[in-house]
Amino acid sequence: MIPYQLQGSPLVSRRKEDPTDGRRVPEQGRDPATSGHGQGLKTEPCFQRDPLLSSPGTSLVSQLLSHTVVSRSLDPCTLFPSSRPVGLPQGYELGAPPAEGAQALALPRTRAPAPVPGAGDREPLSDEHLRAKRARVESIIQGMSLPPTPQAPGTGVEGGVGQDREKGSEMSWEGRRKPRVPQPQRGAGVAGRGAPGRGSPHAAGCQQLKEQLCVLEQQLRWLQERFSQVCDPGDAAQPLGGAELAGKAGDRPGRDVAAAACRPHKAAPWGSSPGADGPEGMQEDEGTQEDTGGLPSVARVLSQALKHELAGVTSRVVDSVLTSMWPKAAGHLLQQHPGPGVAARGEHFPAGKCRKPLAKSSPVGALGSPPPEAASLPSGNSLGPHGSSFSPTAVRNPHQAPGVGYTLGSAVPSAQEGRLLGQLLGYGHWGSPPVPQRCPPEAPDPHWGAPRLRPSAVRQQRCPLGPCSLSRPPGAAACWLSLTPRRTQEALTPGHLKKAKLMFFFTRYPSSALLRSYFLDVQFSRCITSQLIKWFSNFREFYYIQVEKFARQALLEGVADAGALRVSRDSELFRALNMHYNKGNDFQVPGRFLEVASLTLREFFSAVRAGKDADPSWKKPIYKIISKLDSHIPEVFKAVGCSQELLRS
DNA sequence: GGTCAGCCTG
DNA sequence: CAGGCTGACC
Repeated sequence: MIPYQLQGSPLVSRRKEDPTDGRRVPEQGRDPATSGHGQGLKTEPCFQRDPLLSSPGTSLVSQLLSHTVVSRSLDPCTLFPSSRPVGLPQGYELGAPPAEGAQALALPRTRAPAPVPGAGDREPLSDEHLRAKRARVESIIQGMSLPPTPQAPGTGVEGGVGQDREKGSEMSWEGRRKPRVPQPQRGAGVAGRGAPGRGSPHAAGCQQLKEQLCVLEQQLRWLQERFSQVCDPGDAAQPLGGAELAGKAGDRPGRDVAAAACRPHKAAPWGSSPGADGPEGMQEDEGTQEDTGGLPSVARVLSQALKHELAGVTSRVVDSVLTSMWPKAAGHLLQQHPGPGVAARGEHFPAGKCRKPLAKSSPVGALGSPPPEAASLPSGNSLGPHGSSFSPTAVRNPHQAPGVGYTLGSAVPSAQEGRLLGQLLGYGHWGSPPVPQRCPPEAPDPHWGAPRLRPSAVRQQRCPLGPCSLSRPPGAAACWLSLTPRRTQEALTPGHLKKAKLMFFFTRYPSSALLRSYFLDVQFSRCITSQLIKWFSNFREFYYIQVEKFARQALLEGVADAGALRVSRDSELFRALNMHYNKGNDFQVPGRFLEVASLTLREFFSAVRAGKDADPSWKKPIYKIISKLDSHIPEVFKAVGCSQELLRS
């Protein structure tokens, strides 16, 4: 093929005469969330509910009362026939439900709404009466689940119950997400009470969990006994107790959690394991509660209520243990687990590419000057289409000193770790620990901490749209400003550029939302987004110029059938494109891109042949077609550290 | 007016 | 590749 000469090309000869050329073409293919007004900049997707937090957010009272059968079954007067507040013993071993709890129990007397008409009217199941009863029961149960504020030392569990309760009704995942943020102190207080040994963190965590569950079990047992005592056996026969209640209450969310949490304690003397298994478990409860001589229905309700609370507490305990241990666990993961999307790597990256997302990820110390061995590493020799690209044994570059290069020095790995953690936990962008990389305890020396960027890379950091820091949250302003001269986490690096180029093989018109989701190690701002978009705009520009060039060349060569035009890996066009986007040829260009390029080539060919290039906006239809051919970008591109890793190739 | 895509230039 | 510029869109 003879390289097509640009002389005479409309692209060259026609300047500023077709201002509408191609305008807004890709609109249809763009993400509506990002087209215009930068909506994507303001919304942060990727919030995901933490699967580990299975505790339902609704309060047990509302759940209880949501079942009419339950409410009908609960007769506070039966529970407390003496109408006297039932205090709880102060000497409770785990920090007794104190006077506050007793007061809460007394609340029903004053809070009960809708005084029953005709005081003393004990007509069973009258609506007003039932409402009063419901109110009382509600208050009673609330009181039972109130946190014993004067907590006994080391009983963080109750606190957890209280927190759950006070948040439970209105709070969604977000309120409960906080504890998930690693909180060493809290973790030590709640989950670390068992003085974990030097063994594995998991073992220690399990032990702590066991201890916490034992504590909860004791609490539940005690509460069960108290209820057995206060309930009048004479009123035991409630018409709507039993099976109906069981069927309803057993469906509540959280039951499974409670059941799971309590299974190890089936020996509990106060009944079968709370929440024994499935709906039938309620029947089992009924049977065992005969031993207590209490009210089966009331006991069941209480049992369910307590189970629910236990579920919440269990979730929190598990949460605490995991969050307190997770950093190390995540560290292990980093060494043993390639990270998200690794399975997809083999297709496109040769061995050693884009692996080991974070831990030691290094810094862009070698920015712009990749070591010789790194440069020769891929060279397209290992483009095995399905070979495993993740090579844990790959030799690392000894020249890449950890901690050198990225501005924030040692803070970088932890930040990336946090991001991976965020990914693992499904937090998404904002869920990752946000601050450390911006405000490291010890700010590195700006001189050695400054990134070694090529001049072009340095230029990239300039924000054409003004000071990027304007988009900073106010709280971080001071810290942000102090780090501004040496921030690199918020700047795109050559590694990011290379990554973007490779991504271009999959998407020509990425939305800003997509970019955000694939550049997780970048602190996005208006500036960064614009820069990335600009990159892809430049990529497109080059792409279309190349394709048009070869289309015209084919026309000059006398190609008659557009269908005969095909872009293969041997074609000059592919070489040109590959040289631009995949210079090191260390990436297996997806076949889909060849198809897209072929189609683009044919479209240009046909358009030129038809003389459509006389129209100033003759490319517009082509852009429109191509904009719809974006394909999904492999998850591997989301891997943290991928950008840095790509730099080495 | 803000944002973005595309064109053009250096 | 970045920046300026323009037009289109919201």
